[in-house]
Amino acid sequence: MAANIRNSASRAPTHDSETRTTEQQHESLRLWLRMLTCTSLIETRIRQRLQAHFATTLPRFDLMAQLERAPDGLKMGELSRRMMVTGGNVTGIADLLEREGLVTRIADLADRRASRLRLTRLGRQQFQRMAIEHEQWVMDMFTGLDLRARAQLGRLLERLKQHLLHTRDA
Amino acid sequence: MAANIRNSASRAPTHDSETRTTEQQHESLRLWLRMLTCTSLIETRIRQRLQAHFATTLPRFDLMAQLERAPDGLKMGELSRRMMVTGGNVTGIADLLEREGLVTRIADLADRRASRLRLTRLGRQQFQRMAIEHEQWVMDMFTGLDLRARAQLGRLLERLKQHLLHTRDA
DNA sequence: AGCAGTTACTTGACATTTAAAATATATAGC
DNA sequence: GCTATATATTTTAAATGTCAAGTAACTGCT
Repeated sequence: MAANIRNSASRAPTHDSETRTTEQQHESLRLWLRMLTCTSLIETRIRQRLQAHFATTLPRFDLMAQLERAPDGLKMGELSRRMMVTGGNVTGIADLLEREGLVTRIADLADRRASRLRLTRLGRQQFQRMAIEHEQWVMDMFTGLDLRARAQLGRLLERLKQHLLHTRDA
Repeated sequence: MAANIRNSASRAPTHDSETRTTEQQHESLRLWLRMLTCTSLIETRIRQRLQAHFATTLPRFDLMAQLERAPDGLKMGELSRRMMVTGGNVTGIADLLEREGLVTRIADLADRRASRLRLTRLGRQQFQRMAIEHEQWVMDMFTGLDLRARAQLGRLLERLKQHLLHTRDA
């Protein structure tokens, strides 16, 4: 890759000449791995507890959580985008939840290709029970950081997220 | 759940009486979702690029990355722990990479139950090529944060990681 | 030495996920 | 209206992942 200086002029606006590229790389790589470790640890625990306490899985919980905030339901594509997984995956999870009576597919009035997914009454009830415990778990896992540290972490992650969203995917 | 005060006396040492539990919950939940979003965005991009540029996958890359830093190879269990996946999974990925000639299994001298996995010459070559681009990708994705912000994020994540590692999994 | 319990790895069954092909419907341009 | 192209979803195949059971070898105790 070895970016040409002319082409990379728009980047690295603050600390240009001094910084060794390889150091930046290793630093960023360490940062990334640390973030991945934290995420994996938290995710694994949530997964295990959802299984142990409610005999369900994280993707199912996630899908229901998305629906819970959308009274009119969501189209499959919208769900796929929000859950950041492929469409085929959403289809599979939705099938399962539908068979268990927790969600229903509703024909979209405006677009006959699309179907909307909505929580059933049972689904809403079941989700409520899970959501309460789930929030407690998450809260406990973040008590390692005090209020100030959490606020700071939140700001940094928001900045990172915005950068990622506004950067091409190439 | 509704923790009894007597039982939870060891937790929340800093900010006890004033803080509303529900606010903490929502705050932590937002933080967690934000972190998950960042991780997913980065992971998805790396995955897609590994596929497009090198016709390989993240787990394969990850396994090879672990081995690259261990000239004497690693035992399967050690790999499993470092990659944070189950043993059976490591066996599968190792089988695949072995069939492609990128890694070899070597009998462990000290323990005849164990086998060590090591990169072959081809594997080392192939990994080197990938690693260079990979680091560049990661670096680019973190340029949204300046050096100071990255250092701060690193410290916060390290604290969080330590808390998670030193907390029981119940 | 010999036995019990533990540890290292593999195997097999099954669930989840992705990428890509297939299907059905919309939309735009003519 | 027709046709080409794009979009929404489902389907399929391969890879990845978990869990539990099986095999082999190590460790410690008597």
